[in-house]
Amino acid sequence: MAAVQPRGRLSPADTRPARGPEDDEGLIYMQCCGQEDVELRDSQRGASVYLPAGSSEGAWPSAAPLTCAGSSNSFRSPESVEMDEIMAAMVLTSLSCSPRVHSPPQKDLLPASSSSGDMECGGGELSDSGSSGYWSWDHGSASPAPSPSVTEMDGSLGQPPDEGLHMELDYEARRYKGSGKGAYRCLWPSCGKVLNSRVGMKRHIQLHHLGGGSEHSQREEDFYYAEISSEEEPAPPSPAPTLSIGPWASCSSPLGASTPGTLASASAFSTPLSQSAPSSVWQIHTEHLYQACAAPIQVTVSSGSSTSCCWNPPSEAQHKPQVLASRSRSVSVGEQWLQRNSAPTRSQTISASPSRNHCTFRKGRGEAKKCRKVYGVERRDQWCTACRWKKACQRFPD
DNA sequence: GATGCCGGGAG
DNA sequence: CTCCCGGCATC
Repeated sequence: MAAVQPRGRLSPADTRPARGPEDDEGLIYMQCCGQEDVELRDSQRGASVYLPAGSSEGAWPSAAPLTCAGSSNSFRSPESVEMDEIMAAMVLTSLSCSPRVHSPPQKDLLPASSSSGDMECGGGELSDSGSSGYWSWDHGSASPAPSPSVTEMDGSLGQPPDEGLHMELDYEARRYKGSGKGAYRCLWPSCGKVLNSRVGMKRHIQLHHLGGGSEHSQREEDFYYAEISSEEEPAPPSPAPTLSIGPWASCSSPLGASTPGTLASASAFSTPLSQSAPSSVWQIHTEHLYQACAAPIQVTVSSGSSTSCCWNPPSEAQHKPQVLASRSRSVSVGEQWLQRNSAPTRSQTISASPSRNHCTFRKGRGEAKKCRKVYGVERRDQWCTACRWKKACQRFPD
């Protein structure tokens, strides 16, 4: 299992240094161009049909690929210039088609928000996009998370404009797979870079997506890439719901979800996440056993039916009594995970305090006798630890 | 009022 | 991390 430790609470200190609004734009620009240039030359030296421009690295600052192509034109053959133009057009098209592609630069360029700390890429950026749930998990923050995934590109899926990107990603993935090495794919939106070393991938994420700051924990980087196993198919274009998408899709939706396509895209990008995310869930399960006895079971079973109430906006929740009735720990755990990993989101899109308003349910008192009842207050030392700490009873779970 | 436990603080 | 408790929801 990947050593993904999803529990790190992201405090404001983890926030990437807010970049200045405009002046820094130039900076990113240039960095990107330089890099782009290198990539271009590399790839053109090696393979003749590699589709480089703006797909792996360049897709994020919106105009970077175009400019890059232009800036280095003088050194290229007419074919490559033409190729660049084609690619530039494709990238432009894809940029205009996929709202979230704009998110990273947006996030980077935004000054630190006063409302919620403007932290995690996951939540923040995706909320910013204003079109869909963050992921994440991101993820937003969460999250973050989680986090944005490459499926969005693979899939925006099925749309012609993204085909080029898709092909390139697959090509890269296949290239690494073919070489018999493990491959790691960057899940950052519109990146999708594939590297064959974990370290390299982490470095890539840190440098290019996390702002290069050393203050980011390794855990955080772990969230932005996924290992491409040898039998793994390249992310399928059709966002068919999988067993594992339940909590991710459902929890992510609320954060931005008001458009019809939201659920689809949420499940779309949750697919690759599910490669790493479930392990996180299990870890939560083991580490917070006393809080999450039922969590993993429900997590893995929920296949799209309304099992989770987490993402239902309050107004919607009242129309789903059965959901409320079945509220359970698993929801809280997923929520906790989200809050810790991706959560601090921009709250404009939803209510002022998402954690409190739409996700926090107090479990009704169960029938099970708890330690307090069984042993009484006078024998408190015989209570389970959780009861002693005024947490959910571990010994007599509901 | 008693109980269960979330959220958060202290160390 | 462990340990504890304020405060809230529920009974």
